[in-house]
Amino acid sequence: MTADTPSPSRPGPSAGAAMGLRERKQRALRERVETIAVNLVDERGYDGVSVDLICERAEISQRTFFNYFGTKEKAVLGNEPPEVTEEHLARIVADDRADTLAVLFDFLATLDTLTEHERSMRVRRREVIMRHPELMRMIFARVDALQEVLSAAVLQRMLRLRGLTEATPEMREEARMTINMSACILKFTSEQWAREQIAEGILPGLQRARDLAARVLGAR
Amino acid sequence: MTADTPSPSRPGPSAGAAMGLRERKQRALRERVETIAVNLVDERGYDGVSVDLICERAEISQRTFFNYFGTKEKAVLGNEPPEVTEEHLARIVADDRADTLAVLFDFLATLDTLTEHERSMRVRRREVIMRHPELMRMIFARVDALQEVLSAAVLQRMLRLRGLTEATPEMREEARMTINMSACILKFTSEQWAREQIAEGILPGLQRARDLAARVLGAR
DNA sequence: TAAACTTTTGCAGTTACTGCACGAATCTGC
DNA sequence: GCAGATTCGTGCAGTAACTGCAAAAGTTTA
Repeated sequence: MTADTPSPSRPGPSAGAAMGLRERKQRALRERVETIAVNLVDERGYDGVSVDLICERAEISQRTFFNYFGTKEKAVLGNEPPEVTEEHLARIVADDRADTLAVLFDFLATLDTLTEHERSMRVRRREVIMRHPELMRMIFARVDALQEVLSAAVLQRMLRLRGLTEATPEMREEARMTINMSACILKFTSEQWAREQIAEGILPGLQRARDLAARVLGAR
Repeated sequence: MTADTPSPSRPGPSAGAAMGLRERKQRALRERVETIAVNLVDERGYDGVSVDLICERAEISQRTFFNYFGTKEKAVLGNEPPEVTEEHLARIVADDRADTLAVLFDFLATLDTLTEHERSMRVRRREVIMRHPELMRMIFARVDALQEVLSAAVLQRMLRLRGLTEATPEMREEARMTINMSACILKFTSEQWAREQIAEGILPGLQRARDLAARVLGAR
């Protein structure tokens, strides 16, 4: 699966109690570098910060940087969209509600839950992303990458709900449009979120955006 | 405005009759390089082709390549989205139809008209893009870049149609959602277009996609 | 044809990123 | 608490996209 994590094979955020010295050090380093990276980008913009500079500040070798993050972007933006797991997908497929979009919105709202460090970083990141449109662009590119996996899940869901085994072309089309619309609405809402500083969770925003979208589409 | 055109300052596609040797040569070179680039990418994929290779095949220096295209991407994909001109925007603002989405669809369908060379390249490009999802991604990234300009135009249009001078926050929101939706539908339709090989123009596809989108959004 | 102007090119440099291999740290079983 | 097995961090060398600069070659103009 070409695991993202370069060399440090961290065992997921599930780390409860005692973890070895090795892992503790790695986490510390990772957090330190991410913090430095985000702060630098806030000061100088994404292109104004080189990997070399980050490494210098963090006192690590460039090679280590790439072992940890793989790309500059990941160091700055984090490894999100937090890998969509099989479990996530299964939950989408298993949900019994008729309103697929609502199911997807719940899923999107869930994506938000991560490590301790991530939780605090996320606030900071949102600020920084808000101030730097370049970063916003990158975020959206990531959401796009999810579409394939998700539309497969939605299709399966449709099959299950209708008690069918084989998908018609129309169903495939509908599945794709469904995730297309959710991605679109998510995008709109995040933009909104960045523009104004909104405190509430993302779900109400998604629902409002959905209504607006329906209105816009319907207005012939 | 940081004109894209690197050194050859071509005077637009409006070239009617006699143009100097210089310009003729430049056009020829440009076309030759684009053709070579697209064909190579078709054979080996985007990442499988280096700028150096293209230059070697085209018998030009790397420096010249970058003078012409600025980026590898532009050589392969062309300089589209064909710069949205003031005129384009003005036409959107001036359109009297109430259905903004329809106006935008017409605009999108129009974007398709370009130079002679472009016209024949476009067919070839579409084939190649169809076979290479990486390229599709890049195309979408470009569409996203247009959003800001377009939503400003839509907002102006709304103001005009309603005989107002000042925009309310709600109107801004609506304008953004409107272009957001058209981009989304365009994206869906192009994907569709690439997936199946569709001969007809893009407009009917857009309209069909719109209906599907409305259906998906409404299904609570 | 010569002067004026543009284009092409070579060259050196920057930045992101990769593979390899060696020494150092950590972890394991004893 | 020590030795051996892993796993990490790092330096080094290399690739690929792209940029600036200034000389060389081409085109246009008078």
